[in-house]
Amino acid sequence: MGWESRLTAASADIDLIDILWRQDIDLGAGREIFDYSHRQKEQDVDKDPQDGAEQEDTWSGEGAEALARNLLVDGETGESFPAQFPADISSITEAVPSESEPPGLQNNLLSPLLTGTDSPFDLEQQWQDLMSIMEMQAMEVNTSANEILYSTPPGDPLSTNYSLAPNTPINQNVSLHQASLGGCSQDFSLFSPEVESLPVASSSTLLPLVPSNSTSLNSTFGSTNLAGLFFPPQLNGTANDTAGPELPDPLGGLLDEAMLDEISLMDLAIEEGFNPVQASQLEEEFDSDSGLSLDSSHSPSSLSSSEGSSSSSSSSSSSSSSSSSSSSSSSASSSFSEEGAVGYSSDSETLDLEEAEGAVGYQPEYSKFCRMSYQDPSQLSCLPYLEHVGHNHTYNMAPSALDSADLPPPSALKKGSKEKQADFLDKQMSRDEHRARAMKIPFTNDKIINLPVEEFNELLSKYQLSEAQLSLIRDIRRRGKNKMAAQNCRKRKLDTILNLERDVEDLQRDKARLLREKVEFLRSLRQMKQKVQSLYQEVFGRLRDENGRPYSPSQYALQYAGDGSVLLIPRTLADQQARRQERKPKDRRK
DNA sequence: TCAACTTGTCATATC
DNA sequence: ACGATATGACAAGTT
Repeated sequence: MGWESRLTAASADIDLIDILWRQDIDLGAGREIFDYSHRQKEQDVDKDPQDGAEQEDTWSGEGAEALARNLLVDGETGESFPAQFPADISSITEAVPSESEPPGLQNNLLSPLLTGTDSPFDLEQQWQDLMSIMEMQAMEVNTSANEILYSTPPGDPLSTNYSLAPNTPINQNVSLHQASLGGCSQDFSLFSPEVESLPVASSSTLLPLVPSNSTSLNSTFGSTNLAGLFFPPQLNGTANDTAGPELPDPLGGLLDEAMLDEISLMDLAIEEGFNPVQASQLEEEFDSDSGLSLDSSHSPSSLSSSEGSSSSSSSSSSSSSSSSSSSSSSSASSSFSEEGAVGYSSDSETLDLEEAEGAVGYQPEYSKFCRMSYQDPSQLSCLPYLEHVGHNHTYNMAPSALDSADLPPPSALKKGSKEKQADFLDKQMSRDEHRARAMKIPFTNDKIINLPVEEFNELLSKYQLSEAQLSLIRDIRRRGKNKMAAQNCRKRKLDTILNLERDVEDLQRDKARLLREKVEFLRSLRQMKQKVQSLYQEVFGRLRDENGRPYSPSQYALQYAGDGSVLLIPRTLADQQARRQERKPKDRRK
């Protein structure tokens, strides 16, 4: 019947799932984009044609290499995760389906039987969502699983146990009206504890019913037909003739084993696949925030605030990124370590454990930033040992002088060294600084850039400046501010990327957790289905026709009525209903 | 030599 | 309207 088509649909579904998995994997890739190359040597070359000066800054960010290493480590961590994912995925997709229930066991069909009988079965409804995803997968895998489970070596009791024992005559003439639950129906509760606790030995007297055809199971069970669970619609005549030992017990054992194997497989796959995730679960405890919210929003605000406050002080402490800028201010010395001094406070606050451990590619940014600040002579204060230069209003030269002085031993200084220093200072200066000096601007670029508007205008009013000078000053201010803005903007962008990356990891972690939960649900579901199966067999096996003979499972099936009662109906009718009910969910899916 | 990366700058948009 | 800031795009320099 729909066996093949359903199988096809199942494989299509599995393909779809695999594709989705791969997409997730892809999300984790591309980490290398965060692997910024780190320069050991920082240079600031000014090739302004006007000045022709060229400066080289040999100062390198402290620990830049170490930071770079950390970044790589972090990057590797990120890469390893997705890299391991694919293998796990395949194993998961394989394991999960095999773990799932037999094809015929559709959850929605269990309900009628279970309704009002056993509260634990109410969970069925909650599982449906989860199960729906795996349904198709389960069908396919279960087919094979059932083949394994039910196809037993010749002579094996299981192979023939779904039919009545050969010595059990089948009354073909039993009508639905004649059929009844008999005496047992009076005091027999499908799910009464007594029944559940029935000793296995007692089941030997019951009909050993095991489906040999998984497809039929699927279709029949879908119709709230109990028999469909365990009886194929069309029973093999020969099979009917063969005697079968009691099924429930051996079958249950097989199911349990298979189930546990599948589950353990899946668990293993999950654990392996999400190993990095689990490793970071400790971090998860600290990271209550899902990280879904990008912190970029707060960063700009902090930037503006810091800039605004900083500017109040006369020169330097202007914090803007450079805060450090305050080469002229004594207080600026601390700015290097204080990232907050930077206009863009990045998200040091949001850095989680991994970043706190210094494994994040974020820190290189700090060094880079310092370097950037250093490139701007006005921001030399990021170097604590240059702090004393702060009040030197010829700051353009001071840092370089200091820096150059550090290079050779003081005793080695000769007459020519001063010239060399001057050259070096020139090289240290930015283009705008050279221009400012060429135009004889009477104040520092730092002030030009970092003073608030009011103070800036006040400063301009104190001097008699030509149009060219004023224009240059305005350009310097504009460029200086924009430079810092660009630096902050880039940091923000990087933060956003890192946050997104973290979000992806969080989502992958959630995904792994949900998969684990699903495995647990499937495990419980299978156990319950086993119970239902054994109960069905018990009930059916106790039924007797008017002649006191048991009913043939090939001819009759139990079916639940809407009111919770159980009816014995001809199998043909049960199959029809099963088919009818099977179409409904399919249509719904479309 | 070339590609990738960094940084400063400009133009423009947004606040 | 103006100034400050944000950001995309580009160019030049660096690795």
